[in-house]
Amino acid sequence: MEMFSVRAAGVMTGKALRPPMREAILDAAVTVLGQNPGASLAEVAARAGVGRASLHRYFPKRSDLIDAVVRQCLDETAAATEAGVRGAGSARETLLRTLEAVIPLGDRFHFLMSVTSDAPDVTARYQADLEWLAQLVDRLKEEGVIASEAPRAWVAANIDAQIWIAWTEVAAGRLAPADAAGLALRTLLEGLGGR
Amino acid sequence: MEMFSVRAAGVMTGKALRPPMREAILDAAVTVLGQNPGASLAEVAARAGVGRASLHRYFPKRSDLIDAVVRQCLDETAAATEAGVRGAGSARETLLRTLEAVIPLGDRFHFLMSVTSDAPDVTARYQADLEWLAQLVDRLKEEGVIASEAPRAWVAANIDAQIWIAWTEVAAGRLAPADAAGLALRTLLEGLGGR
DNA sequence: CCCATATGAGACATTTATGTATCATATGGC
DNA sequence: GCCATATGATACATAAATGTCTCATATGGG
Repeated sequence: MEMFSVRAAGVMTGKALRPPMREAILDAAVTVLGQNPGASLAEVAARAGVGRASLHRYFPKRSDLIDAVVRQCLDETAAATEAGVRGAGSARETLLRTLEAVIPLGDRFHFLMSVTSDAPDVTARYQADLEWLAQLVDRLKEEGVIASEAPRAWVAANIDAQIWIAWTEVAAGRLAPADAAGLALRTLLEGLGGR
Repeated sequence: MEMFSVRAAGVMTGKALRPPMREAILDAAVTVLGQNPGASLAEVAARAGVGRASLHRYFPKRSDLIDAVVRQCLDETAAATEAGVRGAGSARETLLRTLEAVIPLGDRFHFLMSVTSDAPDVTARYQADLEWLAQLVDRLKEEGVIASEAPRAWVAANIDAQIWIAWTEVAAGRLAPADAAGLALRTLLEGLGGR
């Protein structure tokens, strides 16, 4: 969970090694508000190991914090996807790389689904992400990877669902992280039928 | 949405034709709290067309309302499943009938996923439902409908996901209700692969 | 028609979360 | 060692939701 928290912290100084406070608060918010969107700011501050007053210095209003977390989750998801997809040839490979990149960010994903932000730039980016996914679906159909009769929204919803399920199973310790994306892709394309 | 709201109301009297107030409050709570678990009781009362004080007469505390809604959702889901499954022969048929029965109750399903109750009887029933589903999965594997290698939790999560997706698509008007269960079953067993 | 009951409206106290301000202290750079 | 800055703790004001109570009224049964 804290795997990526210390990135770029104390790199030159060799000292504190603690992520800047703002980062700590955002990390805590993803976890706490992801599990319970109605949690109080006191809970977030406590989880971050920070005074409630300090939290208000960085995020004067609750909505400021929410918006910042949403933006960061979108950033992280976009960055991971972009990096993972780079150089992918086929649409099928793009899908697999996307699954590999996004499944470990499941808590971000969860947060984005359970919280709503009405900041205009946020909704615009949501739209852009949906559009990107829709185009990927179209490419998958052109390649014959996805049945052309499958409704676009149905396919997109199933991709999201596989991401969610895979992360849940990994987080619960019932699935090895290395197996997650492959299993998700197989389930998506071939289903769970036997024989 | 209000399809089932008037059941058993005014059957003998032929008068009011309005469901008892308690029912109206529970219906409103499913909708309002399902969309926003943090909604105020004033919003629930308003949606139910009822005074806030009256709501408190039926449900003295917020948690009482939550628990009652959860119980009703569990009741409705269980009743629909039971009725739908009755007489089903194969496990595959049981699964299809379950999907047909539960998908229209998607808002109940949604509520159960977005709200937590710590009432002991509720958690016990959750466990029982999970157990029932797990046994169905085992039967499906015995019949060869589901691949025997598929992890039980993975299969169960996918069944839940198909219910959720199907209801969402039906509610959004992108899928005909009559097609929902079939498409969900097909996706679950055969996936979305082309060619 | 009369009465018991249920309801809605409003007032009220209490609680909880939020947002602001102040002050003492620690920390890190100089 | 000194100082600027950031932080934590605390107090405070405000807002919102919750839960309780009272009272007027409507409704339905007798």
